[in-house]
Amino acid sequence: MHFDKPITCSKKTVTAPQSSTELLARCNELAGKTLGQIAASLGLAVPDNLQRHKGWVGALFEQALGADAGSRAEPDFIGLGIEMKTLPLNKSGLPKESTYVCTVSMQQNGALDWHQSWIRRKLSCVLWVPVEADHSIPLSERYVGQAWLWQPNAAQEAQLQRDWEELMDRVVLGGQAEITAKEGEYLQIRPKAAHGRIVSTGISAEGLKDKVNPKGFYLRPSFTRLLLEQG
DNA sequence: CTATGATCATGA
DNA sequence: TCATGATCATAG
Repeated sequence: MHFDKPITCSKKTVTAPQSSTELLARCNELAGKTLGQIAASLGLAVPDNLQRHKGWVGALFEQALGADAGSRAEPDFIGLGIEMKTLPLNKSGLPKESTYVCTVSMQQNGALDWHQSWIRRKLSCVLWVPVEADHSIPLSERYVGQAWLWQPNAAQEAQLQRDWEELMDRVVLGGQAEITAKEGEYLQIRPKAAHGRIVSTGISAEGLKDKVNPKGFYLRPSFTRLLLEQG
């Protein structure tokens, strides 16, 4: 008789990168691989589809690259101040979906300062990881592209600031419930909740008021497309 | 509920 | 076809 070696899939852990150079080097190794290959190297199973695993690709890369923020309200790579976003690409190689940035802050009665805003911080340094997302390609066979580090240039930040200030003005004046995704050139506000019955505290013209469906800031595909062409 | 990670599903 | 509005999973 002998004892079999453990057959449990050992989940591998990746330590946090110590520099942006190290992080980009890891991205270079992932570029050209499939999601299935990356998952296998980590001992992870690939779901049949993303219908009930919508954040799976993002979580896969957090683990593969050694993101250390967990679910904390911090950039994915805390020490480096870098936020990571996967960028789903359609059949034509262009961004397929909008990119969620953060929740629209409730109870912001005071001064609205873009330079102190949460969204500006989150977008100050982003690692974009392009991934095939055409649903005709099985999830495990989708290829990863070359990731790149982005910091908004003056023009890009000015555009984002304009959108943000216009939208936040309305939020603070009590118009959050009426804001639709049609507003904003590059930044938009859309529902962000488990379902439509979720409510949180919003702002009325007089002050605080509840019963509003939570909303979040998203970057339109037209914006991330520009970054893709630039990067 | 709020934060993290996003994609789904349907109407225009 | 594509954007808007709706929804899914998980941690704390």
